[in-house]
Amino acid sequence: MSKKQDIMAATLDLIHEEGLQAVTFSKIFKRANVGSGTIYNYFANKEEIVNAVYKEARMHLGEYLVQGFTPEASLYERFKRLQLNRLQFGIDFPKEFLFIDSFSFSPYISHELRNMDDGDNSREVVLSVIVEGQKQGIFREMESHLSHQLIHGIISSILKGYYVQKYPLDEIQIQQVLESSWKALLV
Amino acid sequence: MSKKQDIMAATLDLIHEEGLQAVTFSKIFKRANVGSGTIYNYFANKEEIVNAVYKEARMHLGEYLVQGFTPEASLYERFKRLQLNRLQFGIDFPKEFLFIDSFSFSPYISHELRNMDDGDNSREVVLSVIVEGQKQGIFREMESHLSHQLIHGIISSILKGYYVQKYPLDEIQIQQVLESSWKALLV
Amino acid sequence: MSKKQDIMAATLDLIHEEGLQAVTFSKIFKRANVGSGTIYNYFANKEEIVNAVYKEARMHLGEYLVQGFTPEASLYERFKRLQLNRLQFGIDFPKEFLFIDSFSFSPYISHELRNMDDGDNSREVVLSVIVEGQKQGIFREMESHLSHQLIHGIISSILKGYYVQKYPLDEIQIQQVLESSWKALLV
Amino acid sequence: MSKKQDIMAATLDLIHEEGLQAVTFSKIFKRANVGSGTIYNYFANKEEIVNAVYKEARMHLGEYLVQGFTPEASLYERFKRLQLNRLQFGIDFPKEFLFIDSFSFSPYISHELRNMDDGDNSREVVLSVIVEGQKQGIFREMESHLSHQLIHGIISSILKGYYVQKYPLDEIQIQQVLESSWKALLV
DNA sequence: GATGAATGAGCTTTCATTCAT
DNA sequence: CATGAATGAAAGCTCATTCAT
Repeated sequence: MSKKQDIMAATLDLIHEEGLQAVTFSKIFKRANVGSGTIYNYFANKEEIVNAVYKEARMHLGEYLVQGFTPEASLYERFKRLQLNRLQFGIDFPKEFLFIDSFSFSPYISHELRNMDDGDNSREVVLSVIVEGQKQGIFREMESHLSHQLIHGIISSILKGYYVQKYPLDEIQIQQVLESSWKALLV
Repeated sequence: MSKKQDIMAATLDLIHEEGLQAVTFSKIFKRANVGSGTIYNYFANKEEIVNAVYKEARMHLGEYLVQGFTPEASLYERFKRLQLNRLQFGIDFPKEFLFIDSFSFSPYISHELRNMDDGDNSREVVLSVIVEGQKQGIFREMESHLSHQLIHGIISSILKGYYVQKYPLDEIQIQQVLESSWKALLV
Repeated sequence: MSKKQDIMAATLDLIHEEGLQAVTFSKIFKRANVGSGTIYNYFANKEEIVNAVYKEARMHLGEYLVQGFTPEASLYERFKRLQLNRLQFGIDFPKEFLFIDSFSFSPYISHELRNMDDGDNSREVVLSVIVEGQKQGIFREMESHLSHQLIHGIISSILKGYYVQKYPLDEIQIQQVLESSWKALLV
Repeated sequence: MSKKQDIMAATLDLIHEEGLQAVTFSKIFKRANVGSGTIYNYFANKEEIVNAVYKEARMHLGEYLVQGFTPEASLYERFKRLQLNRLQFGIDFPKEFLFIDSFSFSPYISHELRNMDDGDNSREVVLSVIVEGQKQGIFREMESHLSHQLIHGIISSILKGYYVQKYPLDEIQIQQVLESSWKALLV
């Protein structure tokens, strides 16, 4: 792994463990096993590192969200695939997920970055499924961003409860969550 | 207002505007209009201030959640009251709400504080409504904490989208959100 | 005891326990059980307190040194009386003694205060004994201040060893020390 | 000279000039011509600097004390050599000497450090000379630490008087002092 | 006189950043 | 490229001093 990758990985780890406000350069380069000067070969300052980590995490999430998504599948199948992918990403990559979640509404992340297109155009995919469901009279008529935010919020919230071990997230709970989020949109 | 209140209010404002990592003592006592030493008459260090602000916000939320809640009302009425109160709190007190939301899963907040009882026993009230609905066969059988987290997450997420002006939150959207969160729990 | 006495006693205690550099006003008025403002009714600043404590200790020592001194006694008796008094003062008032010893050569004590006349003119008494002994051919001819410093130093040093419990100071050791200091001056 | 040495030298100078309680980091790094952060590359806090300076001074003294000491010389010669070395050290290195003297009985210096072995085993050398003299019936029977403290105290005290210019310390006075300290131990 | 909350100058300490190696 | 000793601006914090009560 390159030094740059080492630095970014160390940064993500530290943010996860101690929170951004506690992450110092000193901690980063100790954890990453690089000299203090080395960081400046790759990043001009701390904000740049955090933004780069954020960008990478968003790319990763974007790719993950549309995995196994087939436009030919039924609306229900496509909806559940998207929700499952998001949930599975959170289960498999808790550090990335929490980091994205916390910083998406933080003043620390630049505006452009917050509104970046995911690696794949996953947001559009989700929105189009919602709009299609509404057109078919299956989903209630609502501002599509409201619907999007709603089902996204269910997944986020469930994951956070899982992270602090309020409950397990096995196959059965996962199906319940997916089903609930589907129901939440129905007319 | 007492100096202590001034300090806590200034801290909450600054966290909201710039994020915790950007809040310095210098900014706090300038904003609060107190001498630098004054802070140490009330708080031993920055962490103590933040914890105190968190505690106060949680108390405020706790009281707010059970406002107008009448055990005699129908399950539907009681459910909607609780969800509406949470949503309304977020609309009326965005700084408090966002602060609680961000820090509830942050390493910065001590474990005991995270699990503190709200001023009122609001959490138990919500859980009991969920359990009652399940007993009556209205709500799907699920781990009650999962259900709780789910409907809580819907409100949080909707509020965050509202804060960044993805959509308005007028009477009509509010009713849609409440309805969706009710649907999400149905069998 | 008056507030002023309380403050001075607390200061001496604290200097003895922690050293001057660790003594703060806060510690002084907590120990003395007075309000922080009260100190300023008696002393303009910390240096004044320390100087006052020093002065008082020197007065105390001065009185003690000439106790039981009778000009009619033999040279040997008078010499031993003076040396014994100094030693006994150190044994009975370790805090005062150590404080005087440390600060007599410290930049903290003002020059006039260092050279103050003791309450009684004890220094002159000691010097006159030395000069008399030299005139009688009993003591070696030496600069009298050198002799004075020499026998004073023996007592100081012995006391410091005693304070850190290198050895006991009972009647037998005391007599040995007095005898040694007498011998040190002989021709 | 290394930065570390610069810092320690500046600290010793400042303690000598103004006393420990007046020594601030700001003064140290101005005097030592280093950046404020540099100090923390070598010492965790001020106490560590002072302890390091103390240790170094003690090592220096320890080496100095046994210079030119030859076990084959007569008891008298050996005794005078040790006393002369101590006196000469004080004359040549007044800052080191005074610092050691003040702090050897101060609460600021850690217990282990106070009882450290000097660079050379100078303390044992002095004690063995004392014990040998007592065995030969030349020195009076006394607790050896008492004797040690006594002759050590003579030198210290004489030096302090010299530092404040009570008297000169030329060859003649030096011989008188050495002779006196020898006499002080005789039967 | 006595008090102690409030103050801010000045201290200690941290940490992002530089630069010679 | 990689390093880490050195830096100093800015942060956290202490504490002598003031002043309204």
